[in-house]
Amino acid sequence: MPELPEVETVRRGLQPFLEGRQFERVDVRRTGLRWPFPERMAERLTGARVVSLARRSKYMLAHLDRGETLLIHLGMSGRVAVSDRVEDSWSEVIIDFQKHDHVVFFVAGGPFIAFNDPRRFGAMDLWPTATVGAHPLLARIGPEPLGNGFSPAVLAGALAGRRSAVKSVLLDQRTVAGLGNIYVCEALWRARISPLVRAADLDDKQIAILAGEIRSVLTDAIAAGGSSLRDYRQVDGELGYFQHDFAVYGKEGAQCPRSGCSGTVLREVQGGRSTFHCPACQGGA
DNA sequence: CGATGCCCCTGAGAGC
DNA sequence: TGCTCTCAGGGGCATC
Repeated sequence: MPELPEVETVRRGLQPFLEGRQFERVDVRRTGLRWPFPERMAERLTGARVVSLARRSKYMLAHLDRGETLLIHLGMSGRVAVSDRVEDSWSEVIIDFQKHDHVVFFVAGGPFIAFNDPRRFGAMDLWPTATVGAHPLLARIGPEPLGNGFSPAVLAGALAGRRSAVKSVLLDQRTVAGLGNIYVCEALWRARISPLVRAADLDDKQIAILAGEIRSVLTDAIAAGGSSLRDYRQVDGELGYFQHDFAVYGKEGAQCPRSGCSGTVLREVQGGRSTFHCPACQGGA
């Protein structure tokens, strides 16, 4: 579900409720999601204060005052909701949990925050803050596309020698952090590059355009609060609205929205996942 | 090493 | 109404 813009929107929504605040109580309602939760997770979180809430790729990182960082990944269907209800103390309060609420964080003097994930592809872990970048799930991830470490030259280096289709290479998190199926399709459309072309066959000019369009589509999507297709909501329950600005994703059979282009959006399968593109203005393989 | 499927899981929607 | 089938914002892992 959530790609970089959705995770960033959730992070921004949670930040005022978490930073500087303490977990008074944490209910861990199953033993794990994609993987088992870390040992004694509830105990290690209870009483901890969140120093800052950061993001790396599609992971949220809650840096705690105990030298540990809580990693949260939303998987495909993960959602985070902040309660309307606020209590001075949550210790005795009985909550009406929703189906698939797996972990619920109760903020001292604040709301509770429920992590809900029907498909359970999400994940949480605790790791020493000092070495969190070396966490096995983070260590091999590529540069943040909205950060200073990303540029046409960096992208060119990551694409060089890759014989797979550029669509597949961009989905590989080692190339660029945080892209998923939607924003890869949209960035390639904006850059007028076919998803089917080999990554290594792009020239420097195309790569420079692609790098810029990756940044622009992510920036636009964050400004719109992300894309809501099925599960995704902002933390206050509001929908994102970038799905209304999709050019090609989910638009099979529609006319290409590019001005002057009369092509039709095609869907095809690459690596087991749907790819949407306009062969008229993006070209073929 | 790189590329390709499989698989984890629930739910929504289409078709019969 | 209810069954069966397909598909879904991810990504690790086995296999070739």
